[in-house]
Amino acid sequence: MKSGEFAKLCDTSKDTLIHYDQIGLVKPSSKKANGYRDYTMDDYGVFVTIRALVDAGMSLAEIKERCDKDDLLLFHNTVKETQEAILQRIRELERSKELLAEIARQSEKAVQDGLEAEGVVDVRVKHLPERLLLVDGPAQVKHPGDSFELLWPALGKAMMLTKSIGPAAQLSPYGLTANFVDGKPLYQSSYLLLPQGIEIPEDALEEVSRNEFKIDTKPEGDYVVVIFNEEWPEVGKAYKAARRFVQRENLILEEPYYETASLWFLDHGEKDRFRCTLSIRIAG
Amino acid sequence: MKSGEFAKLCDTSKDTLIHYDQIGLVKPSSKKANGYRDYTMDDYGVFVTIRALVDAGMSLAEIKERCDKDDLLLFHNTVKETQEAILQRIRELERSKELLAEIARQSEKAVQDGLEAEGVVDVRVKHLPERLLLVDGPAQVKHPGDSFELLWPALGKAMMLTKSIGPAAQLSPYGLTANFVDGKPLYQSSYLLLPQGIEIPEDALEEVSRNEFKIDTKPEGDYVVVIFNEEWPEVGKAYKAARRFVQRENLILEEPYYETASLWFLDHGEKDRFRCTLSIRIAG
DNA sequence: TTGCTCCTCACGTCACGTGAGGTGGC
DNA sequence: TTGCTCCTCACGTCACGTGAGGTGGC
Repeated sequence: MKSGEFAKLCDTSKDTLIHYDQIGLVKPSSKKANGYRDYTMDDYGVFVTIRALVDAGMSLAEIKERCDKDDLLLFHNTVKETQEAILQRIRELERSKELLAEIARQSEKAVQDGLEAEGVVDVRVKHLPERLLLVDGPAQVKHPGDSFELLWPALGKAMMLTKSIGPAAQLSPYGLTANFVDGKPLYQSSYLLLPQGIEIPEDALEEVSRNEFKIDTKPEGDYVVVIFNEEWPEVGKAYKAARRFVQRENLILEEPYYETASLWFLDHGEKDRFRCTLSIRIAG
Repeated sequence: MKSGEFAKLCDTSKDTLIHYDQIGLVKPSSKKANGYRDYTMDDYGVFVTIRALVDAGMSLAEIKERCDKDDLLLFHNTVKETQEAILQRIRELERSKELLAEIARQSEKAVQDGLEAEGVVDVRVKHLPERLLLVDGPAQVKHPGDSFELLWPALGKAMMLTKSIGPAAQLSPYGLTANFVDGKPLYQSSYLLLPQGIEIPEDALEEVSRNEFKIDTKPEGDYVVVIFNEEWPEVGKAYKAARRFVQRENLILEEPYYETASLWFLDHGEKDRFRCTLSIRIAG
């Protein structure tokens, strides 16, 4: 079988086959008189085997080392070890899959919210489901525009905790709860908004309390929701927009305000951007 | 958070972080006065996102291209496409996992059979389960040592068919059925010995008959089994060993003999080696 | 002759890894 | 001072990919 044909059978490129030939990993069983590589069934078995080992993360040199020696026991042990490695890799990919699903959910929401626009993008009443919050002690910042650096240590610890909670949790948006005092927001605590419907494993719960964090609940209910996209120090506008809306509609609010950063992992490099969703529960 | 600490959180190396910084993919949010990189929660979200895209097979340049632009829709579409790619990759790895399991089974068997020894390694009676064979027409070789090249075209077709049967089937050992005529084996047909307990999907069955192959059964029962490891032309010794055993034990045999290559994908480069298992059914 | 596939050599590239030589914090 | 981690720069490496220039088969 010629190299092109064989490459198709193997779902690979001719270049790869030539490379494997050059380093002596898969040599075609014979060469034709004109110098063409002539691959056979045997070569296919070798190729398929090597690919499985490559998928398990083994280097070509190592594969050559371990399979060329005609040492059956070494080969057998190699295969045994490798199976575990491939399972590990599958688990990693499944984490990535869940991560991407969560990113897709968040970016879809951002697109729908119209977060490309600037300023106070939207104000409306929305029914929101119950959400779990991973909460630190009192917030280290008090007002919009305060040095954000004060928040990092707590959030840094929090992000370690999300690793044990689950893949999607690693992308939990962070936020601050606030009361409205003297005409402006006064922050109370910082939190990570865990993915909707997540179940927290037992060992993660233990880690949370060991690190002196706690899990709070943002209750289900009707909320006034403000979509905001501007610099952080200006976020007071969102609070004011919420209050104007409330007065017009004659609603009664139940503090705190939840100020949650949206798609924060995309805002990198755009320091003058702060996408967030402000939500506050309507009483009764 | 310093680079080493951050690298551990990200399950990666400091080198990788430095590389990502250099190409501008993940820049630490700030640098300390002494030049140390200072990573934050934001950077973690970016890193985690990028890793998921890398896992999906995207190049770093492409990721930079698609995520740096602050184009929410482009980003959202990227994530959507990527999810499919990651599922594809998981399916590939699952194929590789099954392949490795099959290799492990075969090499374990070879180790147990003592296939490292040379010549006629073992002769004994064994109860063998039913096995399916993927069979071509009449064998293109008649006697041990005949030009094996005549077999490749049929086996080449057969190996394409195994792709649709399943991952483990791709490693099916090939073999020949034989009768014993004039004191030596006479080959009848060539086959692939499909993995034990495999179910052949409907569409694979169609492909098999479209290509004028067929599925035969090697019946369950007691077999005289000879383990052989020498050059192919010498395989007649295995047949004779089987017949001697049979005469001594006063058994009656039911042809054909099944001469099945063992771990053929390891014999590459060792042309004077032919590991095989000869089995013939005991009548009654 | 055309269109296709094959070959070898040499160099490019992508995603890092690996020193070399030097600095910062307890 | 010791042991640790951090920095930049430059070069190495692994697994291919990409031409360049030429050949083989219908």
